[in-house]
Amino acid sequence: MTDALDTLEHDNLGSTVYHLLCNALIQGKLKPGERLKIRELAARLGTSVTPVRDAILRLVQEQALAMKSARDIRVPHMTVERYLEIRAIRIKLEGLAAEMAAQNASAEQIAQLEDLVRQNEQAIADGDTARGCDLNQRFHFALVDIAGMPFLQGILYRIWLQMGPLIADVYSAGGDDMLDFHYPVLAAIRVHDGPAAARAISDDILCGGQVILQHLQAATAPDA
Amino acid sequence: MTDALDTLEHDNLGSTVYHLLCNALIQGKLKPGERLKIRELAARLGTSVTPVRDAILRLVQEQALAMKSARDIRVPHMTVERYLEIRAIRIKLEGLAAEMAAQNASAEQIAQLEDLVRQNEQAIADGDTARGCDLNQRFHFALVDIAGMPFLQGILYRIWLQMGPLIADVYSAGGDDMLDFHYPVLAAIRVHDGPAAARAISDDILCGGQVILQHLQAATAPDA
DNA sequence: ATCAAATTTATGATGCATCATATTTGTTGC
DNA sequence: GCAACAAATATGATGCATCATAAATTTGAT
Repeated sequence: MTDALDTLEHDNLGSTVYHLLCNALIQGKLKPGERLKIRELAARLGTSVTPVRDAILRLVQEQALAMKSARDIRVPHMTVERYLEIRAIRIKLEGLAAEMAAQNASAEQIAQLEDLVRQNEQAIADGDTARGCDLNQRFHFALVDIAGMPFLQGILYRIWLQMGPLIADVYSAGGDDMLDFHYPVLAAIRVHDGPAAARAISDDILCGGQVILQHLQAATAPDA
Repeated sequence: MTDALDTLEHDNLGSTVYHLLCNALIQGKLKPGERLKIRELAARLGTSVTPVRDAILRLVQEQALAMKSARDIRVPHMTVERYLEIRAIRIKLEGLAAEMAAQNASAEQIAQLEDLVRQNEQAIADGDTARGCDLNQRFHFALVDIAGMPFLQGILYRIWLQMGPLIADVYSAGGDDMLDFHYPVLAAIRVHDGPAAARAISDDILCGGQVILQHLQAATAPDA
């Protein structure tokens, strides 16, 4: 998943740090509001500030980090408006990915998707929420991968970068029902029904994200 | 248009150089295949290499520039596959933007769109292809702006960054009929018909881009 | 004259020193 | 004790020196 963006990208230290921070964000290891300091990170990683600065500036550019003032770099808080906008974009783009995936999927690729769902069932049975979250995300990325749209993959990767801290925040307490909506997606792909796959992904994003939206609204309203 | 990305972005020299290069790309001042050198640019702009490096690395990340090898930074060539993928994405995203724009547009905003179209007519009458290209692009961005989706705006800006060098290349010789498809868009927005606006934008992207696709296929096939 | 090895040059990567400034802390006068 | 000013500190921005290496050029042997 990490190599979604650097398919042909020259690998320098800055890129390494960038992907490190990406993973940290996606896996929710960085909490919303948390502050990052270039020198501190550089010391922690054993590099100079230059590569860390490279990485952080990149993340700021794609709004995965926010630079409130010149010295204040933080993991941004998600707002309801922003979430709704991202949701609308995801429905369009992941719908496109699902549609193309349904058209293209080989038997082997379908088997891989089934395997992801099976592992996810196991994770839920084990009560391993973190693993469930990770597998949920992997399912979504597997679709783009099967769709064979590398540019789209990059866009979606950056979008998920925004949602990482939020999702980890929300699903740390319950929310194991997000797997349910993957079954219709899988069914549509098995019969190569593109439009049905797109509709199913849309349902997944809308219904599965309901918990997140409620959490956001709850956190926003009684604030202050 | 330049501020599409830096709404809340801290402005440092690197960002300035970045936007400079963005404009150069979008306006087709950098040709596909052209090589960029950090030191040379730094000298030309009168800065040190650091901000230029910042800017170039950002552009490489979003694939607006390509780093073939460690010292070989170039404006990438568009391929047919890539163009088709981007076209599919644009139809979804600009369709969404047009739909929301149709819902939201105030009378004043509609007047602004009409003004853009009028200026475009004038540019065509004057035979000013460059200005026509610019106004075409501004129309598309005005839609996203009216839609009120800042995140989407960023994504689309980066997509247009990819198309800049190509479009300038193609439209330097003819191709003035791209305005025709803006009238149905405008008509749909006037009556706040979202789905019709989305369909009209889809037509615009498909038909208006036909010339580009032909140019690409012609350039690819008898290559070698 | 040709080709290969060696040397030079070009260029991005990295580290780091310095600067400017925002933030914090401490001091002093009321 | 509190407030306002001042010193100290923290931190990102910028410039630049140096390194590693790929590309280009020269040189010399055959």
